[in-house]
Amino acid sequence: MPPTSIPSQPHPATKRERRKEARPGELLEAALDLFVEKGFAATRVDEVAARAGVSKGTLFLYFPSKEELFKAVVRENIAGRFEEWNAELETFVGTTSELLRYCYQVWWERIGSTKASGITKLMLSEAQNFPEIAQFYQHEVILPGQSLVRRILERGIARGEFRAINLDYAVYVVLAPMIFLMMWKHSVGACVPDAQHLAPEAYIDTQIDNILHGLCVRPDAPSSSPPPSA
Amino acid sequence: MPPTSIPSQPHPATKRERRKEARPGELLEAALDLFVEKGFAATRVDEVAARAGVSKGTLFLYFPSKEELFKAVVRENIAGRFEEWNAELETFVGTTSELLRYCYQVWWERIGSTKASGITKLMLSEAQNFPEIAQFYQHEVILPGQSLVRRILERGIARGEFRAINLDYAVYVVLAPMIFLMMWKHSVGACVPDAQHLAPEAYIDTQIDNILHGLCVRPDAPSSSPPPSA
Amino acid sequence: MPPTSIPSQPHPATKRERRKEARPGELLEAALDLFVEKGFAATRVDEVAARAGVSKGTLFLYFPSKEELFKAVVRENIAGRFEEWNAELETFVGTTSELLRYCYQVWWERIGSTKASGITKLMLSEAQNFPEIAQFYQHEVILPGQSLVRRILERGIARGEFRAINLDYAVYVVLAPMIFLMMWKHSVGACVPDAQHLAPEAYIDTQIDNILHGLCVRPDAPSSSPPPSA
Amino acid sequence: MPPTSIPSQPHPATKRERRKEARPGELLEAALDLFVEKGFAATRVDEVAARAGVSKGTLFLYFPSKEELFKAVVRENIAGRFEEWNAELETFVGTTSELLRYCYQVWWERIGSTKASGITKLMLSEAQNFPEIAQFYQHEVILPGQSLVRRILERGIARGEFRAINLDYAVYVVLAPMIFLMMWKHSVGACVPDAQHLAPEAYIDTQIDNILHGLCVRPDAPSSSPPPSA
DNA sequence: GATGAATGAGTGTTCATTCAT
DNA sequence: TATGAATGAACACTCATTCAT
Repeated sequence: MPPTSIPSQPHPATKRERRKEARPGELLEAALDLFVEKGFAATRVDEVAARAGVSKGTLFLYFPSKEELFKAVVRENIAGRFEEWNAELETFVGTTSELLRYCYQVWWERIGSTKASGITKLMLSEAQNFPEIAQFYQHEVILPGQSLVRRILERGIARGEFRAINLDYAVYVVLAPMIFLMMWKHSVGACVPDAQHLAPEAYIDTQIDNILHGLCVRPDAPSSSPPPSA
Repeated sequence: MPPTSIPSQPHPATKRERRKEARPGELLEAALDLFVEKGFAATRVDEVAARAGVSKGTLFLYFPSKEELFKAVVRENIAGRFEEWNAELETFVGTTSELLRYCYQVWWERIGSTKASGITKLMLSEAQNFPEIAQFYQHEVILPGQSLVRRILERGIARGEFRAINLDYAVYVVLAPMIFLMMWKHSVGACVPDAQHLAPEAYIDTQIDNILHGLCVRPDAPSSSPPPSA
Repeated sequence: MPPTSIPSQPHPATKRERRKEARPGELLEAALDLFVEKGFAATRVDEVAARAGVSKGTLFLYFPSKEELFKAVVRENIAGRFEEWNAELETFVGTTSELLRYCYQVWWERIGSTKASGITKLMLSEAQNFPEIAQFYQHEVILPGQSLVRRILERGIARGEFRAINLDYAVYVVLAPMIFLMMWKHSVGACVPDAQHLAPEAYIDTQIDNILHGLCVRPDAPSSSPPPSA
Repeated sequence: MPPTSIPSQPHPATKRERRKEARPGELLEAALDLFVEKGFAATRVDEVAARAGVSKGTLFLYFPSKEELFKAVVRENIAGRFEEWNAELETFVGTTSELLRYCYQVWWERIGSTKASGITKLMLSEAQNFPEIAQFYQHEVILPGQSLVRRILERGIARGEFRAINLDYAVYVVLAPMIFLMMWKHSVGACVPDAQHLAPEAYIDTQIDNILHGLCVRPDAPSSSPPPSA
């Protein structure tokens, strides 16, 4: 074991100190669960505190209000993964179809299947009541996400793989199915027991296949872009 | 009395009686607006009553509780148009691509662009807190909707127009973009001012084009369904 | 009985209506008692409501916050009696000494001995925590009061009854003993049981005598104003 | 060691020990400031601790509760200077008018103009909520103060300088203006910016002049004590 | 001794719901 | 039937006090 690889812990931290450092994280996690499950208004701060194993007073030691707790939850869980993804995108070798499939898969692994997906549900559900934070979300998540997708599509078009389409709307072709899936998972999908539960992997496969190839057997003529040939 | 000035009133009724009969409807309309705009919790019953032009007490004359009001709002606004639509579907003459396009357009006119679209937003946002009514929604809207879409796809496949795909998931290819649009309109789209506002018609056009034809220029081989020929 | 002397009560008021109209007054009275007795912070709104015979919620129907209740209490109880007093002052016939005695007596009857005196105690005790309302008090009570006293002193000087002294400070000669009395009554005087209770009438008599004549047997030479004659 | 640079420290003590010994005093000083400024309820113990440069926990090491801290503040700051003053009184040479003037001046220097004046404001404001300590104040300050004033007045009467008046009330003639001044300074005077600020020296001069000589030009007949002559 | 993280009882305020009129 | 005054349970938030370190 290399001697320096583990960051020396100057103060090994007493039990109390360790707890203190862990508190905000524990609270944010508890809050994420409950906000996603019940919405902002129906979540009681006592409940968040209890789930984090502390008293109500302690919660307010770390977050000055329920609203700030909410904001912190959103901020915490959308930490810019975009830089990393953009890098992956630049270095990807292969067809753009493969790249898009890869992105869907990676997204599902890192976001869609994790609690982070609940944030999107939360955001869309509560945006009206938190315009300030909706704007934050727009800048930190939506725009970077659209931008990333747009570059993928541009790559496909540039390489002659994809049709030349209006990218302002095409990004939603890629994003809408994922966003829908997150909403669905955390709403109807989570509370209607007899709903034949959507298997996410199959859902994603079907979506990506169709995004790439469409429903038509012989898709010779997308209505809005007439066939190039004579 | 001018002969045409008064819209024919089947039961002429006094103003008071007319109002009385109209009360629940006015309340439901006011409640729909407010629930969609602010969500269940953030909507005050006083506000609903005020917007309907009655007192708070009167509201409780017609609806025993805020929850029941909510349920009534959802029930009232998801009234099955499916019978009518199913009929249209049966009698449609033309390609299934055309049918699908037609459905999107009709849906946008009758649902997507109307207040009814708010109901879907409401439902997805609040489902967890109203499992009973989420189930109702599932039975009254989701399943009939899926069924309708499924029959369209079956028609397309049967006629050799569409690829043979797993219909359990393919229905979401058609539905997800519409549902996403409704969510979007009533959340981020309604409160982030500088968001380049999604033009719904262009959005829908792009989606339907891609549903039908996909992104790929030469979509000879959808990955999951190998080409049938030898 | 003259037919018109009693203002016709158009709506004789149901029991409920009568209560409604009486509510703010009952609440203000209860609040005055408790604020004077315990101070602003130590007074619980439930207690105010209970003493007024209503629930806590009802209190907030009439006053939007505890602070506004406090402000209303102060405003309510210092309603401008100054106009009336100023009028009395103008028409008074007699020496200014008599006028001053009369004022003290009237003040004691109408303010000093009533609950209104508690307001002054309240104001002086809480001024720091309510600068806004302290300013209001300054304008509505202190300045008019000083002005009234000043005119009395001017009258005395003009008629040759009083020494010519700096009125900016002389007003406090007249006011301080009354203000002190109100403070005393509502603090030490109200809670130290064995304090030989200050008899207000005797206190006032002593003060006014001394204000007029001073302690000295032969007050020939107030230090700051040398005797005028040779 | 330079002979004069270090203030003689009876027990030289280390810095820590000195601080330790000084703690309660620093806390009491901080508490005095804050209690006077904001009243008992509006003063936060954290703030007191912070101003004293210690943690909240440390405060509770020295004072078992906020109430006890309050009591200690009052007790500490009303330490009887009466013995010293009584001595001065006994040995004073001069007229009693001069003595009274001297007392006012000394009082202003030692009490009125210092933070100690805040204690009186505090006491009068909070007496009702602290009857126990109000009683203490009565015994330690009020009664000795009255007694001291009474002896001055007795001296004046005995020497034929002052009118023979009921001393039980006459003491207030002397005390009320000073007590008023302390209240005023720490309430309205401290928070109403545009109040023409009472200059204490002029105020005191005016009061003492009037206490001694009264307002009347020819004060031949104080109403309650008929002229001695025939 | 000193700290400051943790507590939880207590408070002001809200709002769905009731009911006398 | 309609009202709106009244309610009180419920909630977010505060802050004096405790106690492990």
